[in-house]
Amino acid sequence: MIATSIEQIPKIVCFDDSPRGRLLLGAAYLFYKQGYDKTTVRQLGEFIGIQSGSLFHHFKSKDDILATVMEQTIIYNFARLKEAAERSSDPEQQLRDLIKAELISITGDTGAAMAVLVHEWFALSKEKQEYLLKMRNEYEQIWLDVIEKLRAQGKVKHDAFIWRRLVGGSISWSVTWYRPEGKVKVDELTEMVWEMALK
Amino acid sequence: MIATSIEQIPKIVCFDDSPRGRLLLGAAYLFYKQGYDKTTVRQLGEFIGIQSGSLFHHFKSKDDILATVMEQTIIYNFARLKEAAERSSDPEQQLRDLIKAELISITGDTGAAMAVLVHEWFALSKEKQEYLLKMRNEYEQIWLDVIEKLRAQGKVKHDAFIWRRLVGGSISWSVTWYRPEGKVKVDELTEMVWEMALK
Amino acid sequence: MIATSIEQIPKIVCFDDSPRGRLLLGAAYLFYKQGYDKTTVRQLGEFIGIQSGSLFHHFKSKDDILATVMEQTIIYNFARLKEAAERSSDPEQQLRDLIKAELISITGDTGAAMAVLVHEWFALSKEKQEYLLKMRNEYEQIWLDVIEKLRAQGKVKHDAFIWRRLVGGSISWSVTWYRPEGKVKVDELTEMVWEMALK
Amino acid sequence: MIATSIEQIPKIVCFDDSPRGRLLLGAAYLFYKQGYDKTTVRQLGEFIGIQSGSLFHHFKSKDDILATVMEQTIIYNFARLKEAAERSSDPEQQLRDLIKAELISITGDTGAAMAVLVHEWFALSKEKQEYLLKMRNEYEQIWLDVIEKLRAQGKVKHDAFIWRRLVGGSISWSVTWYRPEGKVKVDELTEMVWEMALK
DNA sequence: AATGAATGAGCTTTCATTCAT
DNA sequence: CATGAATGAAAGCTCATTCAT
Repeated sequence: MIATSIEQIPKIVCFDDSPRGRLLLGAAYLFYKQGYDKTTVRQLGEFIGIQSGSLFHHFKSKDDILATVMEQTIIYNFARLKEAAERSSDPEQQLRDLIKAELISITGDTGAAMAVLVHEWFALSKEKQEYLLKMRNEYEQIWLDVIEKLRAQGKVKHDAFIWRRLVGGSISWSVTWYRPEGKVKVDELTEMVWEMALK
Repeated sequence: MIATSIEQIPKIVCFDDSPRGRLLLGAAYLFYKQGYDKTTVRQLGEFIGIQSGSLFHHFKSKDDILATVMEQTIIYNFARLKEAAERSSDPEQQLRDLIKAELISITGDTGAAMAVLVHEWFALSKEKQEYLLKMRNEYEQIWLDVIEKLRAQGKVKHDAFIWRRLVGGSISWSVTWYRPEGKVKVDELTEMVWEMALK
Repeated sequence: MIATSIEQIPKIVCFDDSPRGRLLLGAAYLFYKQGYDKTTVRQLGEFIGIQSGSLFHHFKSKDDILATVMEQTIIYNFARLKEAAERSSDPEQQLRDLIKAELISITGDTGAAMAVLVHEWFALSKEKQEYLLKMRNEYEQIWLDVIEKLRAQGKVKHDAFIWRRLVGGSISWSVTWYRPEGKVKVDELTEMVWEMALK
Repeated sequence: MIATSIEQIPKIVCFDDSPRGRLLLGAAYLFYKQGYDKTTVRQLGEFIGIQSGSLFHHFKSKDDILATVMEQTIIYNFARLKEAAERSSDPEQQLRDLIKAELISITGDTGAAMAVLVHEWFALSKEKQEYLLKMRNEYEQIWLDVIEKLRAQGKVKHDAFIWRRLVGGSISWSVTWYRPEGKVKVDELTEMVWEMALK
């Protein structure tokens, strides 16, 4: 582990500066660095500077904390994706904007939270999974709408769903290897993914 | 959960029919379905039909079981990849074979074990990670060798490492959505990935 | 549980309509329905419509609430028993009146509070037990005085203390089975107990 | 509290000498002396000389321990009551034997366990209550059969169910006051209850 | 090899109580 | 008087691991 207290870690834009927001920020960080199961509520309390018992004033259970981290992450990145889709009306440019937006979600400020969303999905209770899945579907719909336009123009030949999975895989996988401080910039990566997807 | 005993689940080719192999098979299945942390040694014992205490005659620790599942999976799929690479000397065809081999690893007979390899990597102790990482690197080297040949021919323009990550992401991500019993066959998927990667 | 707020439950005559009285009424109800240990101060606060922290402006501790419920119940039913004893000077009739008074305490308006007195006695701190035991003894003395008169007349043969225990057991036990809305009325039950005790 | 370890307390005939039986014996004692809620699993472990975690090898939950104490107590005392009922064919004598048997259950070797059965009934989960209630009904049936015979002979005038409740109350209540080492012997008490019930 | 009881540290969660506002 | 966030001790329970048999 690197940081030992919440002061030392970068803010995540999804979470505000309230006690509750700080709690979620700390949770996202620890779940990201150590995994959900390996992070104890005692550790989390210590990390953000309260007693472990006090966590349960803000959230009903540990599972509830995880779900809220994920929920806020989805909400925020849904808004970001939507905004990206509306920035242009040319589907090729829209696609480029979606790719970049999603890469930023994963490699940028919300990266830790997105990693948690990906890695800890199965740690979530079944009911919470179902609820978040609905939000996830709205998110995916933005992608599918753009892809269908590209297909109508003959620029995408394959099944939209599968095509999205392949491109999404490339992007999501970056969570496992991309380092923002490395030599490859997000714009370059965006270009690479865009070329692969469309050429 | 679906199966309640080891008789009901498909064999995985990595694991032989010895008591030890059955144990690994059961572990791979349960770790896949429930996650490593959520699977207790007692459950595992029950699943394969022995007392939980007896597991420790075969393996030093639960972590050791996970590491062995992963190790055998890597060894087996390394051999499969190597064989695929040697099937042709044309880099384009080699690439196609590698893609297909890796898709089979993930979606076919070793799918559950590969999913464990991907999802439970961080559940593994640091030392074991290091050890398996070396094997992983040998595996990756097969890919990189082929990509470098394609680059020499001008068919790949970008950095080999990053290019491999993007293609690998598309393939690995299929663990989250591909169903062998669905309508898309591995050969079609291979073709889609291959086109995306090379055109 | 049946009621979810204090408005829905029958008043108990021991407790007045002040905030404090309402608190005791709610406590008696919840302690009766759920038991003392299973009732949390948060539940109690919610039930009577204040924050749990505010309870401690009225009572020093949860134990103190229980003790006060019991104390007021004893005081009230002591007065009722005394009044019953003074209604006649014939010991046989006095006995009948005592039996009826005690049955009313247990099955009537103070039933819930009496049930708490019986069932949660051991939940009470030792010091409070001691204090209430003194009041209990005064209550018992009323019974013993009447019984001694009956013994002097030869109508009771056995040891007064034990005889009272047996009769008291019959009466107290009604807390476990008697339902006021059932077909047996208190007067009939009084008669049955009286006959058993004296014939 | 009096005893601090299981060696110092009297055996209860319901529970054998296995680890499991010792556990139940200790539980009965502590639940009796302190109440179920106030007895912690750690205390119980210490009392019988094992780690608190080890309790859960023998029983699924604390609730399960309580239920088992009660179940074995009911089974044992059911057998005792049955035997008592079969000792004579004269209903008056049968009644005397039932009274004595029940008094022995409550004041004798199984006294602590019977007290738990009475006092902690509501601490039990609803499902377990239901299950034990069925056994309780069989027990009560033995009483009702004898009472009906007495009614047929004109020796009991009132409703059998209520009559049993009154007599049962006298007997059960002895749990709150009777001390075997006191000057009143069970035979005397039996006679007193019998007279009260039948004369 | 296998058993199964026992360990003991550690887990999440509960909850009466406090106290600054 | 009331609030409600925070406390902190303690609760029931879990579980990988050990070991005498």
